Amino acid sequence: MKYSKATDYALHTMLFLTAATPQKPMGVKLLAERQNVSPTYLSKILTKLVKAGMIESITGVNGGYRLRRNWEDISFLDIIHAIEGSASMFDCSFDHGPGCPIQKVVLSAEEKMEEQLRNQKMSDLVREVNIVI
Amino acid sequence: MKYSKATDYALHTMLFLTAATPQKPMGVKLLAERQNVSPTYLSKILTKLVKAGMIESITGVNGGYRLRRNWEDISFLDIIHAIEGSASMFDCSFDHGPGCPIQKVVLSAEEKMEEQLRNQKMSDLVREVNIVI
DNA sequence: TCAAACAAGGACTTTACATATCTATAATAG
DNA sequence: CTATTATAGATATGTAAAGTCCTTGTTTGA
Repeated sequence: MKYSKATDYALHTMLFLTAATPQKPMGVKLLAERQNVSPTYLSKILTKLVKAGMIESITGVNGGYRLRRNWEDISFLDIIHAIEGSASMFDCSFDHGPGCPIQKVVLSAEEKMEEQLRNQKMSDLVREVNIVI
Repeated sequence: MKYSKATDYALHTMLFLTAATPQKPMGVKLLAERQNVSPTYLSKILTKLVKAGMIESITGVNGGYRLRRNWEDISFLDIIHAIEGSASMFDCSFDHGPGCPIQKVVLSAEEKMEEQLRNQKMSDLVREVNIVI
């Protein structure tokens, strides 16, 4: 039960982009070097963030990735859902009447976690912490 | 990011054992049939619960698995940890100074979830719900 | 106008782990 | 002694994550 490395990369990339907040887009090559991951793999991950509307990509020379206007509202949950999907962590594979009681318990716990992740914006983190990247 | 099927089986087996609370142990064959899983595989899972001290096994004819004395205190978190391990869901694989701010956020969210799972005892669930197994 | 710099995406390989299965061993009741 | 039961090692299978390679298309600036 672990978040994937892709989620790790996505969160860190968003941290970099948010901490930088430049008009000039950052290329995937630079972002990949910082995280010690291959550029092609990272680009696949970032494309998911683009499709989720969190960042935008600029093709061509001096292109790269850049935050969109709504960047201050992006939460941890947004990023995690964009990469991991938003399905529940638990599926009862057994059939006992109307609704599995175990499922209900796990779901309520999951919601507590999501609530925390929804309330934590990446921009707050950048403000709070004296980021050492 | 999903709990494994093994966790599903473990939780349901504990539900069955708790709902039954018999002196007579239940064999793995019966427990496996109810969940439509192979007995040998389920036995490997249940051995983990034995080693975690949640249930005990009785070898030989009329043997099987049975709750231990502390059964009323067993929480969802106990069971999940016995199967999944208790490592964090997130490991920052990047090195930025003392402590990753992302890690901290995810950990705090994880703790909220664990708090819920720790407070929910399997025995409470059996009492609350009119179990239809 | 052309070459270099960039992202997107399809196809593929590799790796890792979950999910089993098979078989042998050991214990116990009757 | 035999049937029944758990334990455990070895091995197979399946599946998803992680990563690579190559092609295509777009844009800038020389």
